[in-house]
Amino acid sequence: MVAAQGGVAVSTVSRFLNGHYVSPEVRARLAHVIETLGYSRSWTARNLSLGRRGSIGVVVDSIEDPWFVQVLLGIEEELASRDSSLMLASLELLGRYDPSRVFEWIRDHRVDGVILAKTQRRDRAILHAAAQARLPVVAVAPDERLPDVQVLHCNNMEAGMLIAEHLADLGHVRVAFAGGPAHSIDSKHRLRGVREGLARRRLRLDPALVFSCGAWSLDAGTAFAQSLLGRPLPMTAIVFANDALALGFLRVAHERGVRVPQDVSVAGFDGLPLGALSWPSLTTVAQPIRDMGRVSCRRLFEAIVQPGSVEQIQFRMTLVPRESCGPVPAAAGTVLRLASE
Amino acid sequence: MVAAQGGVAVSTVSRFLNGHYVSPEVRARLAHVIETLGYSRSWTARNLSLGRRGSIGVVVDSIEDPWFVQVLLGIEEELASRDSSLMLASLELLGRYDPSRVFEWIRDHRVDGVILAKTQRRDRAILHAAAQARLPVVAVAPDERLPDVQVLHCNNMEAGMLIAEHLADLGHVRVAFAGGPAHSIDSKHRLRGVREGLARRRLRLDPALVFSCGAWSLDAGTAFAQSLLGRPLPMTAIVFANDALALGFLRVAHERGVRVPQDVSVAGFDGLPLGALSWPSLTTVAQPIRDMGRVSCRRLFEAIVQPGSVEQIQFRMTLVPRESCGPVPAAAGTVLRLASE
DNA sequence: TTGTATGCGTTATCAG
DNA sequence: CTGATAACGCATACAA
Repeated sequence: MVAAQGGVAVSTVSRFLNGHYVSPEVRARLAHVIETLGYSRSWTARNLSLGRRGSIGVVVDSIEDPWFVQVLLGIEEELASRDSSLMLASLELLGRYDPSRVFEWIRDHRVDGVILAKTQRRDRAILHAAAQARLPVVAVAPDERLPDVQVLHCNNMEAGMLIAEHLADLGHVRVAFAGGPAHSIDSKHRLRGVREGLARRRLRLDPALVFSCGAWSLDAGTAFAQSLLGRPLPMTAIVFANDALALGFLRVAHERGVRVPQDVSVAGFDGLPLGALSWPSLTTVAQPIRDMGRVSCRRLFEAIVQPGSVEQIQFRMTLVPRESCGPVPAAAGTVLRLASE
Repeated sequence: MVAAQGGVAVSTVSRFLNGHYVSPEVRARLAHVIETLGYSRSWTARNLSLGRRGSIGVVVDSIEDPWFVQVLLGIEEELASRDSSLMLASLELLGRYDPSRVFEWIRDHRVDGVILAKTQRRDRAILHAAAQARLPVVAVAPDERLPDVQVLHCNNMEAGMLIAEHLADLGHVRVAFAGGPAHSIDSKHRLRGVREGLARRRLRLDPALVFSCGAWSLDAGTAFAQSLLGRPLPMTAIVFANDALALGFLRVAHERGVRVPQDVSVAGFDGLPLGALSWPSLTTVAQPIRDMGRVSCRRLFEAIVQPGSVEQIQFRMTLVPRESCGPVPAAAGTVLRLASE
């Protein structure tokens, strides 16, 4: 260590750097020497010695999805107060799924821990590899059951109920649900919540009004809209399994001259910032995504320090009423209202 | 090295791992031992020995800005084929500017090089620190002059001309320009381009139609729109200094019942994917953002291997005509047309 | 309080 | 072709 030329031993310098005790005079001298030499200690060597990597890995599907951006933001905030860096890896890069980079991280012990956002079935191999390498993992909003892993998720059932009750209170009786991927648990839970919420208002979710978009993407929403908006609408409100789908629907509605919410009310889930910017702005049930990012990071560090502590943390979603949901259209509304009474 | 228990020396194992020559029999044996022991070499130690960090730093203003997301995507693509990781740092995290993390990177030699996206004046200290630490830097689309630094930028002048000519060809005569931050060079160049483009079509950019939004953000666009849309519009087309501003304007236009492009045509710059999703979809002059990300990464590695090679790379922007620009409204168009002839 | 010695896991340089 | 051995730059027991 170059700074040892300040007249003392390496270990003393090390102690100085780490805030351990050194005599005031030596401290002053070292401070001066370090300043003069423009010295800075090696992050790499330090980590090697400490037996850690000094960075955590964050795995997302695609950073193009605003949902992941929010998670990332939360993680970065939490990381700001910690002596560790953020390594990023996208699973979907050039249109196809490629987890190889993550496997490299795990194999080479390149990170101290991993945060997995929105894990799906296809990511099982990653989970497996991490477990085998005894690498701490925390999963944020996984769309599947995950025992043996630290998990943060939202109460999607409750969220479904919130939006259903909101729509019912606006007078809607014929409410539709447009789901995400067929196998998605989140989508199922949200649907169940909607059904339950309507039931609480003594309304029934007509099975004929339960659709599927087959995916979570905005494109899937537009495709669904195109198939639906040709004929007269059999519903006065439609709940999409997430915001992206709803936004896709809005896009097509504009093209076709279908007015939202006058002709049909539209709602989503997630609470993406984008929803506040669309026209009309999107009514949604928001996840505290950023908080989840923050907490996931905090939990990961706890797991790194003390492995083995697995717990499930649940977050609540909150209704965010905006412009895309309005009172049921007078005509249809009245008729149906009477019919259901 | 544990695998040395396979009967050979440490150095042999190292050679094996790095693909250097080892006898076939030893190779087979080692492969077996490594498999059995579940061995994997330490990334940290490797980097320590090689005298490198094994990761590059990417500095963005905020990952919430879709522009940075595209750059990041490009970088990630390029990185996929390289043995290095991506460290991310946002300059604006909780509403305020905080470059401390980047300074840590530089001070602690935590990265092999840095990619700076959209550098501004306020980032000068970062540039300075990096230069002093002899850390390779490449700047992507900096909004200022940057000698002595590897720079990638777009021809904003030409871009302005492209959109101006497009609008002129649609019959627009009274074209307005709404700029970004007052000190922005990019904004100035785009304005100049628009002026020049109109001139080529024998049209004049009325100084009274040159506005400023004061910032690059979507919010600035909405604020500007609110101040403008109260009275009759003095223009038939308006060019915003970037897509975000234009999208903010569209939002307010919807609220006020101003039809785009029937009442006024709207255009932006950058080519954010978001622009294709809005209603109406946004006509814009697109930067090859993703390519720029890719190239910036490639150049950074070249600079790491062989420092000192500074060059300026220029990219061309391309016109992307979409729905937000249409022919000039019949009435106004005819009158003004005649008037200008 | 400070110095000494050892280890962290690799790579690179030499001999053999 | 392969085996020792010296770095790499730091942390930490232990000794002084």
